[in-house]
Formats: sequence, structure tokens, C-alpha cells
Amino acid sequence: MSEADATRRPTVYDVAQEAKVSIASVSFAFRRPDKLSDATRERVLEAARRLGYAPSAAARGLAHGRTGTLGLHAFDLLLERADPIAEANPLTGLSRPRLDAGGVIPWNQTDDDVLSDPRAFPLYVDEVQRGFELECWALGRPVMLSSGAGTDVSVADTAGRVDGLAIFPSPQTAPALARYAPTIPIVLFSAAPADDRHHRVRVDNVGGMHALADHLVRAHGIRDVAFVGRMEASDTVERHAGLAAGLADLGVFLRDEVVDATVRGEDDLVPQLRGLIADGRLPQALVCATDQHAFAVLDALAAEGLRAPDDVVVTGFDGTLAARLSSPSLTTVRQPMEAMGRAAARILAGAAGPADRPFDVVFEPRLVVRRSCGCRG
Amino acid sequence: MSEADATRRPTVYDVAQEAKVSIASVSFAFRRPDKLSDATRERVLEAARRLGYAPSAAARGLAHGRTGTLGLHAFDLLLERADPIAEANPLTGLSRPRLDAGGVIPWNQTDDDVLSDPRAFPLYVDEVQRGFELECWALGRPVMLSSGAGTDVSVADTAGRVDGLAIFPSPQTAPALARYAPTIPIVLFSAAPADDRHHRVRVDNVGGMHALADHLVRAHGIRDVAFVGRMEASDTVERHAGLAAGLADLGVFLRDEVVDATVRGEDDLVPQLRGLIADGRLPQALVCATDQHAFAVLDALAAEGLRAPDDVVVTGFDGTLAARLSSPSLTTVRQPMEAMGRAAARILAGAAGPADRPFDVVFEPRLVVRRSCGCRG
DNA sequence: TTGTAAGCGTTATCAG
DNA sequence: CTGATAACGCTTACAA
Repeated sequence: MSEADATRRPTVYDVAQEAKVSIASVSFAFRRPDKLSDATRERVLEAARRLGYAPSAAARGLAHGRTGTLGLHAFDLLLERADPIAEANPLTGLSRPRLDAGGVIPWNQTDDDVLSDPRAFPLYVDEVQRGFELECWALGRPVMLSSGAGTDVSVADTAGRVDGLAIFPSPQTAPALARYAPTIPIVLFSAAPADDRHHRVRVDNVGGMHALADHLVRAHGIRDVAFVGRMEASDTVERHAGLAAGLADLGVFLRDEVVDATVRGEDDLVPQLRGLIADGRLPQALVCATDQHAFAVLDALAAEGLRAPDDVVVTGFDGTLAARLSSPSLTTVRQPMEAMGRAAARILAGAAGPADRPFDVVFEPRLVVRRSCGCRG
Repeated sequence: MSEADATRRPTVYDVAQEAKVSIASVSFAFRRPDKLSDATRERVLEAARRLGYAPSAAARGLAHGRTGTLGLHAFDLLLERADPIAEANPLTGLSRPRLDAGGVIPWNQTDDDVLSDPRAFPLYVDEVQRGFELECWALGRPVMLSSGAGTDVSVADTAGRVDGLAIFPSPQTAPALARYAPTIPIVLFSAAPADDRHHRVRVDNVGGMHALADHLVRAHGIRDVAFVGRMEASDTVERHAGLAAGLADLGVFLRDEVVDATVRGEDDLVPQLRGLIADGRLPQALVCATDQHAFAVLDALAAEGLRAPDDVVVTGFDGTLAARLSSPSLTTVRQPMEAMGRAAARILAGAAGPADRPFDVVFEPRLVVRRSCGCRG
């Protein structure tokens, strides 16, 4: 047993030799056990076990034309692409623990106090991803997770590895996706309808915002509302429109001016909010495009010594776990995230029915009333 | 454009033909751009884009001998293997929504109220998984997630798809793993040391339990303690031993009798606990092997009209988010889960240093004091 | 600088 | 029931 032989991954040839059969019999032993006599099958399986043979998925995928894997591509959201060579984690600034030093790695080298923040995990994408994973497991399909800038190459790389791809689209991914759509099925999460070949899984943003508008006006008598969000995402645009329409139905008008916030922090938000406060122009309610935005607003208000719901009503959208935990707890519109992830997996696996036409699955969201609107959450 | 041509995934041959070059040039255009003239490279890339060409990872993996992917295998934990054909979700009993019916899928068909329980997500494995994913993304490596009974076939299938495999070991996976270890690097999470070829990432269970014992005795004067857990997992065994040793150091003895609990529920637990209560033999503290066990204990106590910490002190282990949210909030020992996941990914990717000897990375856990031990959390 | 051709480890189609 | 043998799509010497 030479060094090379010890570490090389055994192949059908090795097993065939060991079991004194042809490579076809080895393959059959795994894929079509019925086409082999009990004796040879056992002999092959035994030899395979002895050698530690694991069929190469690459070779099978090549021969068979499909990998069996379903993919989920998340573009870098909160995640700065870390420099893997750097000694320090760019997210936390702490240096990476040495893993080969022996002994116990002290707690203060693990960043855990920084990292265990529910505002960072689990987010909307994480809960959708979980649904996707659970359904894939139920379907017996491995899941391939990838991330990247959403550029051609990162999407192409993923597309080459899977039989179907679910993706949280960003403006940059659109052109790349259009190219691979004819080739593999693609599911877009939370993308506005369009005349393309992609499948869609999304929520009724307009309906959700209608429900919220209704609550704010009817239960809290609110008549002066501003929207907070970045108008890049189609989700945000829909939510803005839904809010405006919902308010209009009740004779309330939404302020034209949108408070612009980034997901990353309150950099843009603080000065804008501060301006409104200084001018005495703070509205009665700040309706935010996402929970993340709402947290940024809550923080910015606190920095000015103001609190929701006493000084201003604040609401979110998504219904993440963090919304339950924030202080005050956040009134929000919850998406059925796990169900959305599951739906995507079923579509890609062909378990949702024939895909002759693109699926456009729209889920109803649900208003979750808590403290930040003035209710007793 | 025949039907077949429209949907077949384009290959190097198609691109070569389109760009009027050889297949080698196509390959070079992607892998070794420097070996091609600017003109041809551009021509190839343009043709590839036009055709929607995505290099097949299977073929590349086969030719190159490695897939580039890192794997994470989770055995079915809470997850009953669902029957994907069934109309109803076996976990919730609710029927699956039809995805092709059109219209908005009503909220009550999404199971979301059942599914959004922090006791079910994120758990220990989820936070470790997240760390693994984040580090893989930072390293530019796709992640392959799989799950299964931990039988030979499910592990072998995963092993055939990845360059390295991290795994939450169960008693059943051990023999299968031993077979593939020579072939690909394997990281075991939370496995007791042993003389095998696997890498290990774990916490100092004994140290964590020492800290807990210390707190219970010194801060709360506790002198009568029982351990709750299933003694199957090596983690549990270590924690039990650590607790016993920590208490003994302070002259306190741990009850011999272990309260046996399943993770799934309080089926076994309730009668045992009820027995102790009826006999007036409830200890001062119930130290549980995991947060999950502690929740089961809390529920069982509540069913008997008892509450922690007034009637009995209860503690957990892991430090999941749910421990923060439970009522009373749970005193526990937190593992640096994200750091552990990251460490595993770095080891498998070769970013942690040469792996001539197996890594055995031990992290320090941290005592988190909350209400359930009697402190003011 | 570009093209030719030999693998890589399966699966599947034939004959035997 | 078993064994040759030809794909599958890509990478990479090596040749031109």
C-alpha cells in the first residue's frame, strides 16, 4: 500500500478489481441492485466498504447530466467580503484565533459577544434559507449555498453546479440571470412581476401595507405619515405604493418626502431625522420598508432622546425575530419566510407541478401588532 | 432553434463553435486569461455570454480532481424526514399550499404561527452552520449542505461531492466516517477526543460546568443538585462529569440518579420529575445537559404548578437565542458557535495551517447568568 | 498564440 | 446476469 494509494480516492476500477468484477457491476451494485445477483452485489458492496469507496458526484453528474443539487445564491448583504488571509476579521476587527496552538482558545478571542446579536441573525434571508433547506432535506436533495457580488461569474459558477437555482435578486444579478434562465430553472425571491422566464416567490406587499395603514389610522388615529426606505429595491417601491394607497383609502396622505436609510446603519438616516426633529416636522408615524430600517430609526430616535411610540410611532416589515426582541417591540408585517423558502425548493425540484409556465407564488403577509405603534404588545 | 437546442446547457464545444476557436481556448478564456490574446479572449467571452454558457462544475471537478466545495452534514435532529409526496406537512399536520393555483396564498396555509418558534430555530447547529457558511463565503468556497439519517449512504453521497466535510457526529455516523477519513478531511463538531484521523472542533465542557457549579454553590448556596440529560452523547457525558467534579471541589455532591430527558419533548421527563415532586425529593437545582432539556424541564415544572427559580433552580447549556427569550430567562453556558463553525471551515479549506496532524480545537465557553438560577437576569 | 488529444470516474447501451 | 465500450464536459500537456 503505497502512500499515493492510501490517500487517493478509490474509484469504480479499484472496487471492480478488489471484487473481481467489471466496473459496470460496481455501478449496478449501487444504482440498480436488482440487476445483479445477490452474491456479486454483496461482494461488490463489501469491497467498496473495505476500500472506503464513495462514488464521485462529479463523475456521476457528468455522465447523468444533472447534479441532483439545488442551489441558493445570496448576494453579499450585510456581509463585507472578508479577506481570508488577513489575521483580523474585518467585521469585528478582532484577530483570528490560532487554531493550531493547542490549549483552550479563550472566550475573548471568539468575537462571540459581538456576533450573537439577534439584529444580525436570523434575518429575513436566513429564515427563507432555512425553509429552503428543510424542504430540500425532505426531498432528499442536497443544497448548495453560494454567495457573491451577484456578478456574472459568481452566478455562473453556481449555475454550473446545480439543477435549479433560487436567488435573492439584486439589480446586478438580473442580466446574468437572464442568460441562465433557459438552461436551468430559476426562482426569484421577492421580485416584482415581469415578463421573463423566472419563477417567483413573493408576498403581497401592497396588501400588507394596506393592513398596516388601516391599523395606524383606525386604531391610533394617525394622520401624518412618512415612509422610510431606500427606493432601489422593488419590494420597497411596492410597499411605498401600498402604504400610500392604503392611507389614501382612508383619506390620509403620505408625505411625499421619503426618509432615506441604508440597511447598514443610520449614516444617512440620522441627519435626516435630526433635521425633521429640529424643524418640528417629525410625523406621527414613521413607516419603514423593513425591520432593519426600523431598528436604525429606533436607534436614531434614541440618540435624540426620543422614544417610540410616545414621541412617534415606528413600524417595520418582515417580521424577523429581532422585531420581537427590540425595545420597544416592533409592530411589523410578517412574511411567511419558511413557507416561501419551501415553495422555492418544491418548484425547483419539480414537486410543485409541471413548470410549463413560470410559477408566480404570492403569499399573504400578516400584520403583527406590538408596542412600537402604541399597542400593548 | 429546435426544442432540444433551446434548453440544452451549452458546452465548451458550443462556445468554441460560436467563437470559431478550439475548446482549449474556451477553457483558457476562463481559467488562464493570460494565455490568450486579448482579441480571442474577448471573442470567447462574448460568445459565452451570448449562449448563456456556465461551465459545468461536474466536468471541471472530474478533470481537476476536486470540486471546490466544502460540505456540512447535519443528521436529522428535530427533523422528521417528511414525506415529500404527502399533501400534508407531517411536522405541523397542515396541508401544503397549492403553488399553481394563482391568487394570494392565505396566511393560515403557511404554518407560520407554528414554525416561527425560537425554540426551534436558531438552535446550536444553526448557529454553528451560520459560522461555517460565513467563513466559506469569505474564502470564496461554495457550501454543500446535506442531511440524513447518518447512514453509510447519506454520508457517502455527501463525501463524494465535497473536498472536505464537517459533521455533527452521531453514534451511527462513526463507522461511515472512519471509511472516508483517509480520502477527504473531516471535522467533527463536539466530539470527544479519540485516536482517529478526524479533526475536532469543540468546547471545554468540563471547564464550562466547573464555572456553573461554582456559581450555583457560591452565589446561591446550592448543595443538592441533579443532572438532566441523555447519557448517549459524549458531550452530555463530559458535562455530567464536569459538573460532578466542579461540585466535588466545593464539597457538594451530585445526585447519582440522572433525570433522563429526550430532546423531543418531556415524555420521559414529566413522569420522572413528577415522581421527585410527589416524593418531596426535588433537588435545589436541576442542571440540564442542553438548553433544549432545560426548556422541557421548565415546561414540566409549569405543568406541576412549579416555577424556576423559586421552587427549583434550572440551568441549560449551549446559550441559544431561545435561552434569552424563555420565561424565566435561562442561566446557561454559551458556546462560541459561530467561531466554531468558522474554525471548521478554515481547517477544511487549509486556511488554518498544514493538516499533517489532526486539529483538535477547543474553545472556552462562557457562563451566562440569568433569571432561572435566581439572579436578576 | 492556438489546436489536438488524452484523461478524469461515472452511467448506459450494447453484446455475450 | 455480466462485461466491453462509448459518451458526458472540462483541463492540461504537448504539438503545431
